[in-house]
Amino acid sequence: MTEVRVRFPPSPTGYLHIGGARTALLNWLFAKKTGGRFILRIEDTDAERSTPESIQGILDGLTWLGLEWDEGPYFQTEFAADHIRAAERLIESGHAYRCFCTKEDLDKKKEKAMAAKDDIRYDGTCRNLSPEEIAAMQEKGIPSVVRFKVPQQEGSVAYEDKVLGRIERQFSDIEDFVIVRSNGKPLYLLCNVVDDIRDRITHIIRGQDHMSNTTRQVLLYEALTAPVPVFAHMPLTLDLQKRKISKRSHGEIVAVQFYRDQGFIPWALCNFLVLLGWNPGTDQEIFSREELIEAFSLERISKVNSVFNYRKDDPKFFTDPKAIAINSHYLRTMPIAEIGALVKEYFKKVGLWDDAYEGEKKEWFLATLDLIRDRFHTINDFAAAGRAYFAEDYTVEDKPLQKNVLKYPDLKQWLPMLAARFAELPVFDRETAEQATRDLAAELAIKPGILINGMRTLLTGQLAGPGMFDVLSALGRDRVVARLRNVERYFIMKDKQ
RNA sequence: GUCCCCAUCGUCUAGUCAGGUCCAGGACACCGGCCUUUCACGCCGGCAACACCGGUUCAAAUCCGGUUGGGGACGCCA
Repeated sequence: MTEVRVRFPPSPTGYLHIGGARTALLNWLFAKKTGGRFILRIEDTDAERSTPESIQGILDGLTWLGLEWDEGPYFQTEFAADHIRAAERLIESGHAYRCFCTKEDLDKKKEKAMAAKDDIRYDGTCRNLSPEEIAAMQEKGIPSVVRFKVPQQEGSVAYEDKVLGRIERQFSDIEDFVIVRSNGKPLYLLCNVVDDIRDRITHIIRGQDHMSNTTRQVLLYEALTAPVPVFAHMPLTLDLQKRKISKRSHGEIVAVQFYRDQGFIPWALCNFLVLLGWNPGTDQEIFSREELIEAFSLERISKVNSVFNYRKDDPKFFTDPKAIAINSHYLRTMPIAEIGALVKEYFKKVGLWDDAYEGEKKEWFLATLDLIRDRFHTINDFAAAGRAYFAEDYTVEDKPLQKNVLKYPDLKQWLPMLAARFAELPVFDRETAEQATRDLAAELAIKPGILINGMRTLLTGQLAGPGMFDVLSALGRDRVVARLRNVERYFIMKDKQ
């Protein structure tokens, strides 16, 4: 059996978007599953729109996702000679011809056909020019494109799609498509096939938006006497309005980089993406890499387009809720050391990192992450909602401040009293702190909840959080005492307003 | 307009090929309850779908035909 070879061929005209990432992921999975090779090829023949930044963005995106490639990146422009040679071969073998029609003429004809609700395809004007006519035109310096000569007889092209089944298209429904521009540069349809033949690609897994390309490309494979690879067209990802998601109309929300910036766990994003149009046939939805590779098969790719459930300006969900749910799941179930590594990377970026977190404070650091992670959805939350554990410049949110602190002016005295008791404790831990808190509440004849919730607000800035006495021991006596003594400033701030 | 693809809860989907075990299962979201000093986690429960019409059959989400709806492509872009 020949080795499976698949490829991901992005055009570097923007960032890597989640549709592209999903395509890459499925190809990567198939390669892993079959012991094949995953090839990265940058299709940069569109010189005007290709940029180095975009190439780097794609490489970074794939690397971040953990979709390592086995070969490449190859650059399509480096194989221009192959593409031109192939075009010449097709002309020589009678599978293609030069067309001297001008763009203007063609446009005019198309407009007319549109108006008349007629067929808008190329009418074949140059299909049967004699060698003499061609020579004469070329001598006069009239520019020409190269068109593929689609068989004119009755019949059809067909192939067996791994997900869609047999796909067939009549020759008469395909126009003589252009394969080389008038400036001599070959087009995608041809380059792509030539590259796939050279790279010995065995399976082409791509979106259904390529289906009409596929029938034309099958014709190209046959004309170039190359074996036709296996095709698998995956469903598209649409937005709530059922439109194809694109960077142009949806912006950053479809960029892999966005999820990285938001604090997603790379594999969690992959896990979410693979479920858009694929499922294992069981109830399992969370997969380790190994499990997913094991479970994956082309046959279980769905035929139905899926909707990326993202509501713009939804205050509660910044992206598809299921994506967030999957990310949260990983966040609270992954080994804490792995979370620690991700938090480290992020903390370094936002200036919250302390080398002691890998030295004498390592145990504390990981235990604290473990304590607070249940409520979080992304890695970034550790520096936002979880900021009070790692820095002094955390903000106290207004809602809990109103509800738990300002509502009880006596806390101005009570909390410093509590701080004093904490300071005098021989040992400061969960048990002794709780005892001290409850004792004070009893003496003051108030509900412990008033002290507890007031403390929570002041110490963490948050309305919600882990058990209060776990928080106290995580924060440590010094910070607790100092912050509690500072309660007055919040009342002063309030008075000023 | 032409060609191609598709059609199950709000969303992701199982079930369709081999019709009965499906008055349709799971997940997310939502709602309620338990737990909790708070919030979350967790657990328990609830809401919620076979696009429509015909046909085949003892029996159809499943097979066939049509209708409707949605998507994609129709570039000297990739």
